[in-house]
Amino acid sequence: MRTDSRLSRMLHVLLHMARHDRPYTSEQIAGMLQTNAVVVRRTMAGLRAHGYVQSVTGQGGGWTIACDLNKTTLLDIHRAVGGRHIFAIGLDNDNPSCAVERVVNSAVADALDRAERLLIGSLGEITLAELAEQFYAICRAELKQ
Amino acid sequence: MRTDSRLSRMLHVLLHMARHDRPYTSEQIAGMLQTNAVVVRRTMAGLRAHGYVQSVTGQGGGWTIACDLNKTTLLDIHRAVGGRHIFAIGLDNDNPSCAVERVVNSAVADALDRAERLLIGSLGEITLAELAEQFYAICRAELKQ
DNA sequence: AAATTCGCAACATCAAATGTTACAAATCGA
DNA sequence: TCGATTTGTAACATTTGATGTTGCGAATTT
Repeated sequence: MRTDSRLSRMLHVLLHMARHDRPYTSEQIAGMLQTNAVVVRRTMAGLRAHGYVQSVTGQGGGWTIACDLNKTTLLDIHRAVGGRHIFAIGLDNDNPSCAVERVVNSAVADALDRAERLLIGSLGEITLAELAEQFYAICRAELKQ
Repeated sequence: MRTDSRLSRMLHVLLHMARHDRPYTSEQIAGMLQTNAVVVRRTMAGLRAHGYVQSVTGQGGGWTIACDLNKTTLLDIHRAVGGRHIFAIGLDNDNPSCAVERVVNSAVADALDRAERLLIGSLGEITLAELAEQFYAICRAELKQ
């Protein structure tokens, strides 16, 4: 399949929403992401189901952020968008009858598991607030020039 | 796309070849992997290009292992099969004009890079000889029962 | 009532691995 | 040399899950 960019996309949107006091429509968000409003609704439905954003229908409606930036991590967003596959690499057969294959699977799965735990750990340590602060730091640096 | 199982498959084949003094035909290997002989030839062509295996055409031909098990790591095989994408997850846009998106990309890419380095490091530390030894250890344990 | 906006189903597209078919080329044995 | 075996390779089909698209109903505001 294509590479799953839902995490990056949603983080991008959430940081914009954090600096905006009115709702963004799906069309506006689709413009930010250079995609389609239906893709936005579909992906953000996962965030809404976990309470990270809210949506309102009708005129003047749209999407607003609904979570504490200090308590929401990149891992929370990753899980909310439903990303199942982290790796493009995998085992050939999860329950091999061949003992050679079981040894191979065990070694490869072990390496993959360690990398996955590191990635999950990294994502779990970064909050939306920290990303927002990085953005403000860049803005302040550019103002000084 | 589907998950890339070329590394696991080739490791499986290499360990079988290491215990076999005659060539395996692509058909025999396809039988081990429950796939098609053309898939086998295509994938193993990468290993051959790096000198890890040899192939001989014609009657009595087939594939033989041609590397030092003690010097060949899982990383060598991973690279030989041409696996480019390690992650199913990625950035939405590699060169964003939006400063918010650049902050997001930097954080996500950083987490992915660290996990990738750990995985590459793990694969580079395991030799084919070590996998073969794990297999023999299992065989010895089963004989004792 | 009209315009706006989300919700959602249904289907199309994309990308890369995997699967399949067909045939040429090389090698071995009789 | 002939025939069987086996690899080499091109061309095309299939699979899988994210992404893209169209259409229309439902909710909300004015």
